[in-house]
Formats: sequence, C-alpha cells, structure tokens
Amino acid sequence: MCAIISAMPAPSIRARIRAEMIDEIKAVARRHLAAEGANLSLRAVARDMGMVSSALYRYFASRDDLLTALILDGYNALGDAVESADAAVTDRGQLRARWLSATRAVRDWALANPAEYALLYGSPVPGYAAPQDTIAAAARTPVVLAGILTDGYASGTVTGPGFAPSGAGPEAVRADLARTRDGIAPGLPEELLHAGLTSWLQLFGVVSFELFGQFNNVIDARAEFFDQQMELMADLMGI
Amino acid sequence: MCAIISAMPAPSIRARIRAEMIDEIKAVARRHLAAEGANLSLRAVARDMGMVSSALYRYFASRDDLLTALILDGYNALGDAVESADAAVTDRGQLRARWLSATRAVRDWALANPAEYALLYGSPVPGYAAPQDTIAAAARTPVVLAGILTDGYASGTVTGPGFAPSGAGPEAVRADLARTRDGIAPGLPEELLHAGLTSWLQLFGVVSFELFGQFNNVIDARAEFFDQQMELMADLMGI
DNA sequence: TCCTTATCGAGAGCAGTGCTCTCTGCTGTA
DNA sequence: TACAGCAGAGAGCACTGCTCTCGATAAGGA
Repeated sequence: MCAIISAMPAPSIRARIRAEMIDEIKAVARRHLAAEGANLSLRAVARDMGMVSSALYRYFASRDDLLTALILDGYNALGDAVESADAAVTDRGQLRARWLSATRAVRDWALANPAEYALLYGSPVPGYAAPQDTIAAAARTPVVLAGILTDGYASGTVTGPGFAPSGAGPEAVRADLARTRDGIAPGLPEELLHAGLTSWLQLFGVVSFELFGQFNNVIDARAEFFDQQMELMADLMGI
Repeated sequence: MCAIISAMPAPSIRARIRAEMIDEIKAVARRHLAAEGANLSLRAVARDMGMVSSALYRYFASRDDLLTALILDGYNALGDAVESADAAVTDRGQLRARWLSATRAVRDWALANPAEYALLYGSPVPGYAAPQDTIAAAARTPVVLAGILTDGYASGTVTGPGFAPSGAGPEAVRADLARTRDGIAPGLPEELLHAGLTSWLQLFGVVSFELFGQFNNVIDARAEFFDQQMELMADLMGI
C-alpha cells in the first residue's frame, strides 16, 4: 500500500489528506451502517465527524456515491477474506478442505458485517445500477470458488460432478455456461461448471436466509446446518 | 370472502367503509412500491388518495405497520399462487410436475411483484421483527413444497432422496429437522426432509439472485436456467 | 517571496420525509 | 333527533438529501 502510494506520481499533500478523509468518511459510514442498519444518513455521518453535511459533498457527489464506495469496499473485503481462507489450506490438493474454508469465510464475513452483506446481496436500492468496478470486485469470490474446481480438474482429482441430471440442458443455458467458463473457469467441463453454479447459489442462499431472518423457527443450529449444506455441495461437485 | 363478511357479527357500515379504505391504501401503497421501489412514502400515498398524510394514521399506526400489512398480504398472495399452481396438476401422483409448477409459480410471482418479493425475502428493515401472523402466512409456501414430498412418501413413490451425503449429520441439525418435520412434513424421513430443505434454499436462492441483479453478466437464459436448477433439485429429492 | 487559484468547510435554505397534536365537521348510532 | 365518536385538515417538529454562496486557507507558479 505504501509502495503503491510512493509509486504514484506526485502524491501531493492535499491529495493524501483527501484520501485519508475519504477513508475516514467511509469508516464512519460503515460504523453507522453496522449500528443503524441500511438507513445510512449523510448528515449523521457528517455530525459524527464534526463537520456540516454539505462538506461531505466535497468527497462524495451523493449518498448513492458513498454507498457505491462502501459496496465496492465490501466486495473487496469479502474477496480478501475468501481468498485468504482458500490460501490458508496449504495442501492445495485438499479440494474439500479448500471449499469448506472458503465458504465458511463467506458466512463468517457476512455474520461479522451483516449490514454490508445486505448491501451487497440484499434487495438493491431502486434505480441503482452497479458500476463496472463493482462487477470485477464482486467476481473475486466466484473466482476463488471456481479456482478450486479448475485446480481439481486440472490435476485429475475431479473428473465430473458427483451428481448431475441426465441430458445436456437447454441450449441457451449452455451458452451462458460457456461464457462463464471462458471468464473464470477455463477448460472446466460443462456439468462440473453447472454443479459449481448450483453450489454457489446454495452458498449464498443459505447465508442470505440465515441473515435475513428466514431461518427463524426453522433452523437453530446454523453453523452446523451450513457445514452440512456445504458438505452436500462438495459431494455434488464430486470434490 | 363475502361469506366471511356476512358471517361476521354486525358488519357496521362504518367498519365496512373503514375496511375498504384500508384495502385502498394498501393497493395504492403496492402501486407506489412497484413504481418507486422500497422507499415507500406515506405522504405520497396520502397525496395519491387526495388525503393529507396525517389522515393515514387513522388506519395505520406507522409506516412500519403499513409495510407489515403489505408483507402479510405478500406472503398470502405468494401462498395463493403456489397453492393453486400445485393444485393445477390434477394427477397428484406427478410429483415432479407439481414441484415444477409450484416453484415456477414462486418465480413468476416474484418477477411480477419484484418490490414485494424484496420486501419478503430481501434485506429486512432494521429493527423490524415479524409479527406472529406473518410467520404463519410465510409458512404457506414451504407447506406446499413439503406436501409434495409427503404425498410422494405416503404413496410409496418416493422412498428416499436421489442423492444424499453419507452419515446422519450433526445432532443439533437433526433436532431442527425433527421440529420442522413435526410442523409441516409429518412422517417424512430425515434425509428426504434434508433434501427438501436444500431444494427450498436453492429455489429462493435462484429467484433472489435473479431479482437482485446477481445474474447480470452471468446468466441470461433465466427461465431455462431456473427450470434446469429445479429439475436438478427434483432429481436430488428423488421425485 | 508574493499572488493567484483551487479547495475546503460553514451556513442558509429548499423540498421532502415520518409523526404528533389540535380542531372541526360530518355521520352512524342509540 | 341528539350527540358521541370518528375522519380528515392543518400546523408544526425534527429530520433527511442536496444546492448554493461565501469566506478562510493553503498550494504552487511567477
């Protein structure tokens, strides 16, 4: 990070202070988000910083802009967590251990940052369109998960899914899968990719339902249930 | 409905007008929700009805109360749709057809009422606790889905899941499953119930991801992909 | 070193929000 | 028919996002 800054041309004092200011605003906003939930108030953030609300507009053009920055940071924080959880499994051939470690990282991060998770994977704010930056950041987690599968396939450990429907599926879906494969899972067979997609959906389905209160009065042993689901998905993918 | 009203004791004129007023407020609010997204404005609703905002408080104690009423209606509307989609399959032994029909009804309703769906299954409003009424209404959809499985098991068509992990799973989860079975799926074997839960999660995971924009740049053939996923889940449950 | 220029924060203000309180006119009910 | 209770209006409070203007300040070129 220091290296990055010093590599930048002319890190003028003003620019550095400005960057610190932006970081602090985002930090305070994150705190408010965690405390109050989704209703982030610009004025309250400004108040917390000893500033007047209009001053914030020097740094963020609008409340949506601030939220977008938080979303981008959120995807990257989640991506960091998942990447290092996967990397923590030193024996790279232990695909199931990597899968469990990475998916648990998703759940742990979500439980630790529920409001941010809701920002990323909950109902989108009306009229909000994700800028291109967020798409790349959002892809980091799927990339890690897909990497586990491609590693297994490349090493020959995994040849196909542990469970798959007969038949190739509709043509239109096959085109989507092909595009996805080119993007994040080069060379992966279609059925394996499909099982991976299913597991990806199940992962976020479980986490979202837990966080959004849909497990109330249904599942109490949440960590155990999550693990069981992820084991099932590992079986399904054949890892 | 008429029968219900006429069965009520003394449907005083005032009470009937009041009920109609409440219905109209909810209808206008639903329209606004569909048009503007989640940011429902009481004042705008009142304006649309030619009223002043304070008058609305004669009917709903707060904005949250109105939202709760909409949520309750939403669960019931979804429940209606799913129930009749299941009932539309006249041959009750066609479990897979019933499953596909019911799950498609979920997706269709969600696509037709995205803002309401987000209200039900999206990020919850901070500090909001669902009253007991909504829990019963929310259970209607799972009850239909579970009914398909219990029917199949009772008739002997289904004996166990088409795919299940070896081992019984953690004790705590087994307790949760037992409670759920007592509630909505009497007599169902544990593995089958577990497969049903997985399918339930997958169903809402897919619908939520599609509605909340997570399929952008990933899945274009959404209806086909949805069907494929639901077919896979049917295979997994062994129906 | 001085001076221009860009930046930053404050303050006032606008239109909108949820919600409360008071007042009045109407109306269903006894 | 008399009237109690209800519905709606209106004013008002505290809050929101956002805009605009205006000084103070500090950076960087002459």
